[in-house]
Amino acid sequence: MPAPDVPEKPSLEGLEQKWGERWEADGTYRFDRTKSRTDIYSIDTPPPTVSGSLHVGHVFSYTHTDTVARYRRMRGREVFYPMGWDDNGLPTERRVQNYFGVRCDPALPYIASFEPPDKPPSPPLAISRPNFVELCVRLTVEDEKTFEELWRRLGLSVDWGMTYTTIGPEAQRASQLGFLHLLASGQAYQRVAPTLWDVDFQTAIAQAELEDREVASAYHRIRFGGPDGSAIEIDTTRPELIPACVALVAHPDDRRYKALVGSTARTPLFGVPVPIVAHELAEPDKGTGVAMICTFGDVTDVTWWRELRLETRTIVGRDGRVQADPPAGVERSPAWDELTGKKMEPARARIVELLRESGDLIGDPRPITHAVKFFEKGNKPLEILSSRQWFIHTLDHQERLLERGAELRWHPPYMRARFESWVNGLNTDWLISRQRFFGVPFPLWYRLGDDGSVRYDEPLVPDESRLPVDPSTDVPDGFAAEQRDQPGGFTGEPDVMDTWATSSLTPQVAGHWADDPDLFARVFPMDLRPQAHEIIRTWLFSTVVRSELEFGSLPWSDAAISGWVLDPDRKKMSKSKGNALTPIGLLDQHGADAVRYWAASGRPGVDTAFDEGQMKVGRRLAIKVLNASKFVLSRLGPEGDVTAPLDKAMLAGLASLVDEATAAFEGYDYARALERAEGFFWSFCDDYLELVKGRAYGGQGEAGAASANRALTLALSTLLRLFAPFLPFVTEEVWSWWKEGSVHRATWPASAELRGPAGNEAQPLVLEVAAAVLGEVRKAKTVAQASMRAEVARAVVRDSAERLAALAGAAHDVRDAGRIAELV
RNA sequence: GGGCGCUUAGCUCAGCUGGCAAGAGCACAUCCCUUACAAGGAUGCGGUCGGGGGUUCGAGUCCCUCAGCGCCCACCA
Repeated sequence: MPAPDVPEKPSLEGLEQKWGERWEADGTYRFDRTKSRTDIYSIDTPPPTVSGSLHVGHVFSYTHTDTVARYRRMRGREVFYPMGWDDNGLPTERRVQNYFGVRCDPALPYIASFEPPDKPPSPPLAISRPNFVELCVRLTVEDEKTFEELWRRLGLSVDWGMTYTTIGPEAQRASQLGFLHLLASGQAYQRVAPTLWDVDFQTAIAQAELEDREVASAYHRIRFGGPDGSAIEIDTTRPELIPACVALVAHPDDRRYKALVGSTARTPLFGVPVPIVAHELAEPDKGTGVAMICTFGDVTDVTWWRELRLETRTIVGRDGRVQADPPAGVERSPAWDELTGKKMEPARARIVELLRESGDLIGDPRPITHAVKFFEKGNKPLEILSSRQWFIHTLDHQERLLERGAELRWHPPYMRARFESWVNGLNTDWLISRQRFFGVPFPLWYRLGDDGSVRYDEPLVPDESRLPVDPSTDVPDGFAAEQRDQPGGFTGEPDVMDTWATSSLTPQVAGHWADDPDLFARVFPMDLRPQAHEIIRTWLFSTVVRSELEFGSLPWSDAAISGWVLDPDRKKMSKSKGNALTPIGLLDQHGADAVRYWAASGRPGVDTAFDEGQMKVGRRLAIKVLNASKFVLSRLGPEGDVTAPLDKAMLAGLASLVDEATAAFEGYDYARALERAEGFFWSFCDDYLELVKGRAYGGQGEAGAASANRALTLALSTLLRLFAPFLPFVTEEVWSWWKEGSVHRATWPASAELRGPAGNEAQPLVLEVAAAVLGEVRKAKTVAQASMRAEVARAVVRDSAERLAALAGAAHDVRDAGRIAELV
């Protein structure tokens, strides 16, 4: 072995750049695709949303995954660890609209030479979908560069040659191919049905994107006209929907209203006759016990409408305003004219005035706070509108999905409950179509009848070899471009798939399912899905659904769920809250290894407080690694057999540590592995290094020094490898002083390497007692306010016979370390 | 309303199958320039393990119950 090349004054400065460049040049983390599935460990990386910005939470969870990737790599697996960018979807769309001053009109033709104006025009310029998508790509490419720089800086061991995006051609191909398969197997279907609708984004919303928010509202007691001139009072929070009312409902057992069921009431202001019906879902305790059923005030209305076969009286348009014409059954009237064109809030305010004037409002509105459904990215309460949408069957598969959830190994295990409560709570199939632009288009056209009507029941699909296609510009087989939107011709499906319809295919996209079956077979089903807990119902669930329907298997064997980063007030840290610090600033200040140390100390699934103090501790640890390594390597003499009882004891303890850290990593508990390694390392430095120092320098002859040197290099080699997944920069630096190759491609330590030299007779007690005695000597010196170098004439140890016997094996080491002349 | 998790020193957290006379780091105090390390080292102060019951020779660890915090889910009149 060549003499170690140890710097005079080791430092952390510059290590990140130095090793970042070297790893790139050497291809240290490059994936070797010639390996077979059993030798590969594949990770389904979460693609971060590039139109946002990376915050501390990202650094936290991506570090977790990276420690696991590095561990598996050292265990000899070829790690498939690509990075993806989620550039698909609404956040990018909104940014592009503002940035370039454009809006998308899917009806417009593609212009190949299109360039956006220098300044964003007002009003925005309408452009075709392909042109719009080009602008999205142009903008996100810049974001992706910034993200990559940060990830490299943090030391993620990603293969940067395998990056994918969720809007790129491969993602489009996989999404469209997957959809065509579902269409062929009957798992995808379209239907005109009431769905939750965001009036700002003007798109349908899936159950998984809902969020309840507490909002201020009010009960309004309204008088309906009953039979024979009587009055029926109801409570409603949405009086503006009175013209959409199709029935009143009471519970069948409610004696107060039993007699009324089957008769007819009359709506106030509009005088529309509506039946009084009975249904189990009507709650006698709520309001007056009679509810107004509208088209559609809430999801219960939809249930009543469906089960009681009520009429449809739509009054709310896709833009969230009261539509121009009254629905069938409602006469145009002054009251209607007052409401038409208004958004919901003003319409409500106005109708309350009208009801007050007509005397149909009983008392004043009573303010309440109640939960209302919102699109998680939206600002207005969702409406329920009927529209044509595409769905994927999920309700039919609940049992099977629950089985898959049980089959998946969750880390931590209790996260499975979230998956199960979500699957059990499903109430609609998965709605995948969105009336948006920046997404993967459905690979569909429809035949037009001779009258120009769209034949939705006759979708035209492309041959799989044509994918990806954009039906707004591409033409279905057997048609000519001129036949677009002409009677007897065809029209393109205007909708795009929801972002989750693509994100649910990240294993297929990253693994090149649609264009590289050989690669895909080597990486799928994958080993690990790392992700955050709040997207179990979306990303994890939808990925399981797609894998089940396409392959009949789980997409991965293990799911590692990261917690959140909490600020000191215990709130989730995020950009929107304005309390997140920039990751680059933290890396500049503390260094990547230190930031990683903090991140890796957060256990799987546990929300963790943001703590710069921990980063300082991490930095101290990295510096300690440099200095302790310098000590071990700088005056390294000849190595020999491990004979000293103290050395054997240390190696035995280290062997146990290796077993423990390995077991922790096998259970995805990187935090435990780090904590144990760190604990061992500090006592190794404080006690063992001090005790062995004199002997290593030759104080007890050549054999003693040779034993010490052997033990020291074994320990250092082992500790560096144990720390490598957490502190990749400093461990690589030290490794390079005396070893060939990268520590990150070195073999994960095995306890057998240490148990051999330690021998069967190793007694951990030797180190324990020696350290305890040394500690007592230090205490005496501290109390005496003496230097640690002060000479001790005589030290007397009183302890059990067993411990005294153990001490005897290291008596000389203890005397040297404590500068004790006589040890009794 | 249902479910899951958390509650251990001032702060951030370990404590896995019950044996702990309760641990670590930070902070704090005192001391020490010691040839691996002053962006350091040594030593120390600090806790009736959220409350109340129970099981056990023994409970921070298991069971019941209550409380607080957080999250997930749930048909919003």
